[in-house]
Amino acid sequence: MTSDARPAGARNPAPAAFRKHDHDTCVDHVLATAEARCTTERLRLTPVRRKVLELLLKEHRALGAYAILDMLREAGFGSQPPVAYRALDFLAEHGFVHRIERLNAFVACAHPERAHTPAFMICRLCDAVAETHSAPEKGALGTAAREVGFQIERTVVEAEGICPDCANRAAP
Amino acid sequence: MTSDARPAGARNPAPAAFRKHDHDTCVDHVLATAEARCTTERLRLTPVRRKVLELLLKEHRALGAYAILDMLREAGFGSQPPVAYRALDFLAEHGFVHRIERLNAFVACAHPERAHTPAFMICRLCDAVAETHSAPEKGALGTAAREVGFQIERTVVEAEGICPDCANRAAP
DNA sequence: ATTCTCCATGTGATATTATAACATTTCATA
DNA sequence: TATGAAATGTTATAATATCACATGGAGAAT
Repeated sequence: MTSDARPAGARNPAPAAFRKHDHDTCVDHVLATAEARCTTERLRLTPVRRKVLELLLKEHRALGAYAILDMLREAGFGSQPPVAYRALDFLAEHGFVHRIERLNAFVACAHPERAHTPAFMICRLCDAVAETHSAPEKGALGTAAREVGFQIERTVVEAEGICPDCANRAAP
Repeated sequence: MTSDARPAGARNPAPAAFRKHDHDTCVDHVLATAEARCTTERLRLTPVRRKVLELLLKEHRALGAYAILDMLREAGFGSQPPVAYRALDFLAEHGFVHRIERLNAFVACAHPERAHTPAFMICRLCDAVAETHSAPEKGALGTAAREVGFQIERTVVEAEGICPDCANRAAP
């Protein structure tokens, strides 16, 4: 059975972002940045890939691969898992989207202009995901890694908790 | 088809820990600590649960749920996925094991005596996992969370890279 | 000691997430 | 416009995880 085009494990359909913002402008800005970077770096932002990025930007929340796949099917693209996974692999490899390990899902990158070490805040009530950045190599983890001689290549930093909207909803 | 009792995605069977240590003592110590805590806190460390903890301690590396399930079957326990998942849920809930999101796998906790915010170093060559601790709420993530009003309940901190053993193997 | 209740376990079925393998098409560029 | 590399489409299957319901066993209440 196929999924119903909702984020993996979502309990609340509201695409809550933590702060109000002009979302259309935000989407356009990131898409334009991505296109510019693809041109500069000779990357092929093909129709499927662009569509996936656009979907993730418009939804503005984490989507599972199968939710994305459903949307691709509706948009007339191939409907088998590799179609979605390959597009997601490309986008993640180049930093246009991030994988949220905790949710087995993907979000559009909020800061595609420059390289960064992303960190995420995930609301366990509504599954909203906000991106920020971190510098784990500067903290206790970095110290431990240097002590034992572990070479960090990539870090996963995900905080799970209650987003401001849900907190207000519970105790207004 | 069932798995072959090896960690999810393992590329190297060696249960490499990052530092030499007396492993038998280490296993006994942690098991004893776990038993003591279960008595104190009125938790039931039943045979399956104890066996899973013991397996994870003895292997001293991350194991997928199905690898654990295979071992449980061989030990005469039930052989359906919920048997393993339920034991793992119990052990993780009480901090005796940790889930490694990046690997969809589990490791025994190295420091069961006190509450802590674990962080992991995962070797992408041999899948060895070392546990350390972190204080993500003190860094950039914590600052960002306070700024937007996000209440952190739990953090996932996992560093992927090259462990000292594999680094030495590559460039001795 | 008996009954009751809760929790844990066992099992079959199924959902969800992800990859392998291979044929076909598209695209940059020689 | 030929050609090789990359991207796409499709079938099949692997790996991870949960649901639902029946059974069993330990400890509490009587």
